[in-house]
Amino acid sequence: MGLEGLSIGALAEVTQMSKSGVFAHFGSREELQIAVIREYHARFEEEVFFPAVSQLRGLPRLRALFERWVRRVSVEVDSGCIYISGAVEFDDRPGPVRDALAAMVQAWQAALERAIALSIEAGHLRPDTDTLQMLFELHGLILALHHDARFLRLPGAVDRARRGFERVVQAQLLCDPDRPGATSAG
Amino acid sequence: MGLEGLSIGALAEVTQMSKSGVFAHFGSREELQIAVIREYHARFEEEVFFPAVSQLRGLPRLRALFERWVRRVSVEVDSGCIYISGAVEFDDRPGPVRDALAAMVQAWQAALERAIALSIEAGHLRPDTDTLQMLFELHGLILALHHDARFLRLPGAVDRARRGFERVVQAQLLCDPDRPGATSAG
DNA sequence: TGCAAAATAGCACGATCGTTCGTTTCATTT
DNA sequence: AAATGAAACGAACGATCGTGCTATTTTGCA
Repeated sequence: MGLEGLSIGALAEVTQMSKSGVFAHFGSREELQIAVIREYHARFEEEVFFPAVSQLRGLPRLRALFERWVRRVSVEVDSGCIYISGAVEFDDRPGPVRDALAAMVQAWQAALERAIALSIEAGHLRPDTDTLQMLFELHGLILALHHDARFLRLPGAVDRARRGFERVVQAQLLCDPDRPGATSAG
Repeated sequence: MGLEGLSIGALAEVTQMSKSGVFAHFGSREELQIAVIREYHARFEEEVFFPAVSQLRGLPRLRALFERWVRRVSVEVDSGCIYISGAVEFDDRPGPVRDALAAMVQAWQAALERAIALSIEAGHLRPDTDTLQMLFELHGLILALHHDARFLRLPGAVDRARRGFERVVQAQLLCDPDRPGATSAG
């Protein structure tokens, strides 16, 4: 389950602690949820963002970001991406939890947007590429992957996401540093 | 909220009935949830599917399906699409509710798949078009729209979804019956 | 070793949940 | 007029939830 399924009682059982002991650690359920969001954000950074920024800026880095994002979401077939489940749970419930979640999601989207912009600056993507449009479509691929893999349990969703990425990028490709010498415009 | 946020007590308040009166109508909470799913399915068919199948088979029909889908999801900025929220809520919770929800989602996806296949048969899309891949990408656009419009409250998400559709279709276009005479291959 | 402080436990409260049970209302039918 | 059946009600149940209190234990430091 997502953030709403997380209860202090269940957490106390899992950690072999008393309910009030767990409660005292966070002060409230909302703060527990926010702590979980922060922890998830830290792991997401460590597993997806940081390893990818070691790649060359431009298309290689963007590709690494997406590939690690795909792996993270597909690995979470039995753990749940709280960026995605949280967005659904809190899209009509204002408050500090929603704010914290939205801040994390927006930070991640901003990082992706920067990676796309750098791909343009590096000459890998066409200068007239609509950065936010590309971000929107890549995000959609991840959400569809999450849906098909986790809810419908369809095999092959990971490959579909990867092929979608190549299609989105291909349309804006100037030169692909992974296939040196190749150039296209259209 | 989604299906999980629906409570018999709240429904009783809204309908000015007693809790047990509402309960007796459905027999259990799960059956209430399933009834809601069925009702949503019926309205979805009426507002999205049926009006679109009156369009010419092929690209016009596919375009109408997507356009009405977009409008439905974006209109639901304050009502919630239970196909999307339910997928997140029940992706790790087996049972009859999940089964009913999955059946409806799969029926809708099958209808879309048929519309894409008819677009190929009609000669509007390239014969080597990967039907399921296109379905996957169109679904992603809707999910991204739902996310950006509902959770992040970003304006312009509707236009992004529409432009994404045109991009996805354009790549597989043979001839566009909405712009007669135009032909492209690539 | 002793002491202050932090961490944890124990217990209870009020609220809400789905559900059950017995009763009442009321229209239809005999 | 009496009987029947469905529909709705009211009250209560057991469970779970977050939360607030007050002990008790554990820990770290002088």
